[in-house]
Amino acid sequence: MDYNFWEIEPKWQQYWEEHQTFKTGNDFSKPKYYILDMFPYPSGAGLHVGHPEGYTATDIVSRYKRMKGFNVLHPMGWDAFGLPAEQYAMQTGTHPAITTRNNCDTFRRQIKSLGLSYDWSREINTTDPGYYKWTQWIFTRLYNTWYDKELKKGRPVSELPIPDAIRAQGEKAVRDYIAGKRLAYYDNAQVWWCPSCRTVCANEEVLTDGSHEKCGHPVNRKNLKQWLLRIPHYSERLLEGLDTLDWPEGVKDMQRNWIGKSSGAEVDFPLQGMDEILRVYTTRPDTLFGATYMVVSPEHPMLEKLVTPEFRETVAAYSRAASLKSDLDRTELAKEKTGVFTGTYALNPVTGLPIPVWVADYVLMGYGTGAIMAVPAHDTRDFEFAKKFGIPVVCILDPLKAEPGLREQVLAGDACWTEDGAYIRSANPVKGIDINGLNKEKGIATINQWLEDHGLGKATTNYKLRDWLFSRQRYWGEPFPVIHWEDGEITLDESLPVVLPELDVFEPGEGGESPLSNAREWLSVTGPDGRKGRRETNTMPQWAGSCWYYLRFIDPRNEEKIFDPQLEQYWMPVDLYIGGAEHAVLHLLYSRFWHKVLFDLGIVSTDEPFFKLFNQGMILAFAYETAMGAKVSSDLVEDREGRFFHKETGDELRQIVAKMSKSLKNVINPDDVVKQYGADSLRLYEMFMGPLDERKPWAENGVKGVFNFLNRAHRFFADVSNVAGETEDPETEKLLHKTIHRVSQEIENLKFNTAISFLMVFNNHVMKKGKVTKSTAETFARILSPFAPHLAEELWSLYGNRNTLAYEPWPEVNQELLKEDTVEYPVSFNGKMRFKLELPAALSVSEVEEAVIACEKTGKYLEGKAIKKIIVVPKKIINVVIS
RNA sequence: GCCCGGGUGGCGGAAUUGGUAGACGCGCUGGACUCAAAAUCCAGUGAUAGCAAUAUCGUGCGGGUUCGAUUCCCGCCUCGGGCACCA
Repeated sequence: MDYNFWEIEPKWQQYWEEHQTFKTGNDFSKPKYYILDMFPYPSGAGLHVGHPEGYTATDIVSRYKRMKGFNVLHPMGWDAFGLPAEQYAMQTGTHPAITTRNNCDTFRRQIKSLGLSYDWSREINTTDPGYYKWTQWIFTRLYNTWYDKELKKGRPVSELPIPDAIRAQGEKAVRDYIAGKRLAYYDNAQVWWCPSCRTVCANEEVLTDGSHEKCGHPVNRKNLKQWLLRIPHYSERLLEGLDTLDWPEGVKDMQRNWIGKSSGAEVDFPLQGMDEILRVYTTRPDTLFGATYMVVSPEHPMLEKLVTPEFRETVAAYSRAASLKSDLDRTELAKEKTGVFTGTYALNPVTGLPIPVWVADYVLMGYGTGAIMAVPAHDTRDFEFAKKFGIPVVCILDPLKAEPGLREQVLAGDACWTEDGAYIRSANPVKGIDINGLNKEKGIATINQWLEDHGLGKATTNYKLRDWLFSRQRYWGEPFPVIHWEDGEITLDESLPVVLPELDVFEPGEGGESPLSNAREWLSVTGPDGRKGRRETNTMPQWAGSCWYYLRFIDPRNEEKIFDPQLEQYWMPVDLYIGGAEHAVLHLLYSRFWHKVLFDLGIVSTDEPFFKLFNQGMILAFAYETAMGAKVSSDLVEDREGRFFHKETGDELRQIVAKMSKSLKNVINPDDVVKQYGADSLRLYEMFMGPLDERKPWAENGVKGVFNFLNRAHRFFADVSNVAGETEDPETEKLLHKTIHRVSQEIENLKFNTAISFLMVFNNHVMKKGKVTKSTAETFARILSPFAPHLAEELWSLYGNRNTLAYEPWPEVNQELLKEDTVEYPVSFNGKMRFKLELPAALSVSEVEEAVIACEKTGKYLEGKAIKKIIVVPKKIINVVIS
C-alpha cells in the first residue's frame, strides 16, 4: 500500500479542526506550558520555508508536552500593521485592510496545511480594533507612569510628588513638570528621518551603514515633534533581568552591549578666568595626570561661554559644518579627526596646570556630559587628535608588559598605550595625591576617593541606551489616543479604541506630515467646554503591537479587560519562545521594557515575559558561482556527479551557501514541498537538516531522504500483518525503550535532528526483524507523533483506536531495559584503539584488568614490551600503556 | 578595532562536553528483482598502501597539557552575526 499522504494529511487536519483537538484545555489543576512562536508579519509573498522551521519546533514540543500531561497554550496570530501593505496601497489603491486580510488568509491556510497544533480560537491580529484598543490602553499606562529612581520602579503619575517650588509657579509649570517625568512624552527630537519612506525611525532601526532597516535607503537627521518612551530609566532593570533568563548568551550579550553600561567618574575642571566649571565623564579617572586638553561637543550648551572673541568665528564655522554633517559623516567617514580651539583654558584638578579646551565632533552630546578630558598617551582617539594638532602627549602609565621598543615609544609620548601598567608622573604633594606605582584598578579607586573627598567629582555610571522614538508618519499603524488642544495642552482620549479612520490617500508629506492629517473629520475634536483640539496624526511603530501580544493570547476575546488577571497568573511567563535572532535588540528589548512597566503597575505578575528563548537558524540555499565569484542562477547549473557546470558556458562552478533569493532562482515554496512530499515530510526535513539554532542550506535530496523514511515506516507499520507479534523480541524491546529515552531527551533539549535519527534507527531495526507486537507499534506511533502527526494518527487509528493520540500519555521508559549486561570495551594501546573485548558489565576494575592481560589478542600488541599501566574507565574504555 | 558564534568524509550533519571520530540521511559503487527502466531490497563507501588480515594518516593551521584531545590551554588562519569616535 502506498504512503498516501495526500489523503491522510487533509483527513487528519479536518479531524483535528472538527474535534477542536487543540483547543487549550481549561483544567487549571494541570501544570501549564506556554509555548510561543514569534508571530509573523503576513507578507504578500506567503509563507517562507523559514517560518515552518520555528513553527515545527514549537509544535513538536507542544505535542510532546500535551502527552506529558501539561496544559499547553500554543497560539498563533498576525503582526499585521506595517509598511508593505501601505506601500502596496499607494501603488494599487487597494486598502491595507484588504491586503492584510488576504495575506492573513493565505498564511492561515498555509500554516494549517502543515498540521501545526495551534489553538485557532485564540487567533489575534494586531490591526483588529479589538486588539489595538489594548495597545492604545498600554500607551495610556506608559503616559501615566513615571519612574521612581529611589524605589527603582514605575509608578502612576498620580503618585508623583510635585516640588513646592514648581507648584508655586502654577498649573502649567506643574503640567510641564509631570510631562518631564512621564515614560511617554511628546517633544522636539533630533530624529532619524528616512526620506524614502518619509518617516522617522528608531535608533534600533538604523543599520550600521546608516541605512534604514526597512528599506535600505540612507537616513538623515531631522528635528521634529515626536513621541518618545523613556526606556533608559529601565536600563539597570533590563540588564539585571537578563541574568535570570534562559536565553542564548549571544542575545543577552547583544542586549547588554546595546544598553551599554559603563562605569567611570564625573570630574569637574575649573575654567581659567571664569567662575565656571566644565564637567566631564571618563571611564579612566586614573589617567587624570595625563589629561593635556579637553574637548566639548559642538552641541554643548556651554560652548557659547567657552569661546573667546578671537576664536568666535572659527568655532561658529566649525559648529555649523558639524551640524550639517549626518551622523554617518561624523562617525564612519570621519577617520580623520577635526576640531578647533575655543580660546579657553581649564585647570587640570590634579596638576593645577592649564590645558586648552577644544571643540570637536568626535565628542557626542548625547553621551555622558558631552565633554571629555583627553589623555592622548592612553586613549587612541585622543592620541590621534593630539598628534594632528600638536598637543602634548604625556605618558603617565609605564607599560610594563609592552615589548621593549614599544615601551620606549610610549614613555616618550610617541605611541598610545591603553592597557594596564604602573603609574608614573602621577603625584602632586601639594594636592595630597599620589598613585605612582599602582595598577589601573587601584589607581581608579584612589583617584575616585580623592575626587570625592575634594568635591571635584564622583564615580558614576553611564548607559548608551537612548529614548525610544515611538511615532511614525504612517497610516497603517495604531493611532495614538491623544488630543492636542489649541492651548497647547495634551490629553489622552480615554474612549478606546481610537479607530483608524478610512482613507483613500496614504502618502505621507515630504515635510513629515502624517497621512492621517488628511482625515479631516476624524482629525478635529471639540471638547465639552467648546475648546478645539486636533488628534495626534502620527501612528505607533510596528513594534507596539508585538510588544505585548503574548499577553493577549491568554485571554484574547476579553472586551472588558486586557486579560483576566487570574488567567495571566496561571499562564505567565512564556515557557519557551522560539524565533529568529534578528529580534535580539528590537522586539525582545522593547517587550521586556513594556512588560516591566506593566509589572511595576501590578498589571502582570512576572518581572520578565519570556523565560526561555531559542533562536532558530536561518535556512539558506545552495548557490553557484564562477571562478571569478559571479553568482549563477540555479536554473543554469548542471549537476554532473557532484560537480557543477554552467549549462551555457560549460565552465565548472563552485557550490556555495547563500540566502535564498529570487534572482538566484533558489527560493523554496513550502506549498510545493507539501504538494510533492506531504506536510510530515516538510516538517521532518526542516527538523532533520541540522541543529535548530544553526544556519543550514536547503537540499532537495534531504527532503527525499526523510520522505523515504516515512514511506518505510508506513510500509512496515501500516501493514497490520507486521503488527502481529505475540511477545516482543527482547532486542527490539530494548531498542524501543532506548529510543523512547533518547527521543524524549532530545525533544527536551530541542535537538530534533538527532531525535529523528533515533526514530530512523528503530525503524530500520524492525524492518529487518520483520514483526512487532501491537504494543510496540502503538508506542512507535506515539513517539513519532510530535514529528509526523498525520502519519502517527493514521497508524494509531489503523490499530483500532478511535480517538486522537494527541492526548495519549507519552510512553514511559523501562529503566531496567536500558541496562546492559555486557560491555564491548574498546581496548587501546598507548591511546590507539586495537580491538574490542566483550566483558560482563558487573566486573570490577581489577577484574577487567585481569581479563585484558589474559586476552590472547593483548599478547600480540605487547611483543615483549612491558605494561606500565592499565587505565580502565568502567563501561567506557580500556587503555593499556606500554613502554 | 571590540563582542559573540562556527570550521569534522563528495554533501547535510553525529559524537553521552576528556574515552571506539564519522551515528542518521543524501550521494556514489556493486549486486538481486526486471525484457528494460523506475521503485524496492541486499552489500560496500574518510584517505593512502595491501588480495587480505592489517598498518599509517585523519576533526581549519602551529604548539602544549594528558594514559588518551573534535572536546581543555596558548598563538594564529578563516567564515558568519552584532557593535563601533559611547570618552
